Amino acid sequence: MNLLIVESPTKAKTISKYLGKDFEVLASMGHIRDLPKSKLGVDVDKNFKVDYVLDKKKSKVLKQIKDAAMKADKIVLAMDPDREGEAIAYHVGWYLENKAKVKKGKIGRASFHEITKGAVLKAMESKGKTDMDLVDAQQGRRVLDRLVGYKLSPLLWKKVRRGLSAGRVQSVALRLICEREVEIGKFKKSPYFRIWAAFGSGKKDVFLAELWKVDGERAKKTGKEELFDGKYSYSYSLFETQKKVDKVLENLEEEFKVESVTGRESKRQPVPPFTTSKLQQNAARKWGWSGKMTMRVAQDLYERGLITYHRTDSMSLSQKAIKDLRAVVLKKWGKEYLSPESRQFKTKAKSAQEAHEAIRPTNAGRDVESKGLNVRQAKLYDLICKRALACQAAAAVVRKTKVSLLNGKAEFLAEGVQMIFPGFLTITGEKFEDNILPEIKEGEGMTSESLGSVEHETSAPPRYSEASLISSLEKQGIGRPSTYAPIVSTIMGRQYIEKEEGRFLPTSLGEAVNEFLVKYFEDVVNLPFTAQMEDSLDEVASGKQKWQELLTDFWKPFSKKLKEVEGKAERVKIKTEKTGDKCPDCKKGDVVIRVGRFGKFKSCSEFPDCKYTAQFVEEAGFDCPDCGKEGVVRRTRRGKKFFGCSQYPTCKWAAWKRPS
DNA sequence: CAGTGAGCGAGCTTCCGCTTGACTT
Repeated sequence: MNLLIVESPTKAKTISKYLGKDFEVLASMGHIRDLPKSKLGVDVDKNFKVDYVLDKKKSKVLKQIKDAAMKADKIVLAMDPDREGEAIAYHVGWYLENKAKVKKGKIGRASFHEITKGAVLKAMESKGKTDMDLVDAQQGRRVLDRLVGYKLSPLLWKKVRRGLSAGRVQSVALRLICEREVEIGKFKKSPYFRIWAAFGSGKKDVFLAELWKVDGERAKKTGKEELFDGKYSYSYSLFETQKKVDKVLENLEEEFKVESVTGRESKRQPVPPFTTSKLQQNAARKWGWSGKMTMRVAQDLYERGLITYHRTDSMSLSQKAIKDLRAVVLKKWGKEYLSPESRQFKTKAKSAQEAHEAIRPTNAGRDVESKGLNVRQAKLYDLICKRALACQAAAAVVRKTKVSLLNGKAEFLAEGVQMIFPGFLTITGEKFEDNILPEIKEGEGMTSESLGSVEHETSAPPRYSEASLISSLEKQGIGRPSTYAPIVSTIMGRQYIEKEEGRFLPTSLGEAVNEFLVKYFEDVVNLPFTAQMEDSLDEVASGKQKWQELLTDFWKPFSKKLKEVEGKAERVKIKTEKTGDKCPDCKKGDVVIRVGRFGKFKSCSEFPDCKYTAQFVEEAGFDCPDCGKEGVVRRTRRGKKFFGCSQYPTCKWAAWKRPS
């Protein structure tokens, strides 16, 4: 009997089908051994000697593994071929040798990039050893995160408030949100104008042209905003004041001359199949799902064997998957809709680990109608399927027409787009709006029906949504697919940020923590820090540097700074917000809003002399169904909204949904 | 699901990344 160990039970189930009766396949359920939670667990004076402990929650799993290992002739560790996977393999190996008394020679390491029969059987033939350089890179990452988190957090307890936290990832996420808020605060709206000419009358032949060049001056881009999947929207303008607009309009005639008409066909290529972060972003944009919700539904689909692994940063597809997807496109939509050449996608992010494939259906041609999926599961599955199929479909072909019209010294431009061939858009069902220009000939004279300007205002950059925050972090290589959703929960749970209309803004506590960290630890709480760490970890993984050296380089200046700040930094004052009311208890102080462990609450500005406290409530615009008094919006400890009665605790009515 | 803030100073809080399951609405 042989034993094979992987991380996930679903993966175990799949593999056991391929390996047959000679193999028992078990799952470790992720990491089984880690630094202790209750103390640092790293001796910085003894070359970063680490003190690992077995995870108590995994004792049941470990016993199972131990029992199976005693009986097994051969044991294969088949965790993911990436940094974390290698570390899990190493720790499970350590456990087998030291706790289950398995002889080292019996343990081997195998890895496969895809879970197919062929790949699994092939991996069984060539058994390697754990790559200790890669394990060391993981240890370096782990210990660095521990040092940052377990040294900065206590400093916050001392200088800001007890129970707070800081870390390489969460503190950068908080910083992004805080800095965006500052940007928005500083932003001053400015007007700009666009000048348009309308041609044609009735419903037929109506089109608009925009002034984009006058007296040799060209319109400039005034704004750029990322929409999604790398698509941007731009705004252009020439005119900042009404005066300038009036002057231009004054000199314009109704008569135009068509200077040129140019047309060209352009192709629009489909986007790559989903990674975790892109899946979360799309579900958020389309249906307003949280990252947590998306992952939960994806997990259901994964466990039912309908999709590949849902925590991945890879955009690549196995050769077999590409073949299958193409076959389905061909069968369902025909040859014309198939991309002439198969497409493979490479992940650009430097931090990508590429242990898995992109998220795709395991069988694109499968009919899932009979699978008993609920509405959410069906929706997400459909989205994943369409995106994967579309990436092997033909490009959409669009014809773009540009008409340049002269009016004295002014040049107007009309742009038309027309779908020639929808290609992959047919599969994804994305809408495309044609804007077809009428037949226009060069040299032709045209009379405008109306000529005028429209006033616009520049807008401040938007607050981060969960999707845009994760997207920004991912671009900088901060966080991993398995942690994107928890990052948001962490900083929300700490009351560092709150959500308003689906977007994040910092609380006064979040601002205080961020200001403190940026003031004293700018070099840790910044975007390039993780990128530099990744570069060093690559050196460790390729055997060019020892992980302890990496940590020494970090620890020397960091520990010096810690001491310095511990001694000199003042305790941070957290800002309060006045409500405008006087304190009903002492009649002297003002009622202010503070941010506590459980969110906002009202108290007296004279605290600790006056102990007045009251609930901070959001009016919800309904009456309590039980007592008829005013209903309020409240939040659970974890920030989830619920509805309650303003008379609590006298009236205990509460519900998740707003009563109608 | 319903508490809070500071400081007395018992003992405690805290990181990131890999997993799922046991709890709710």
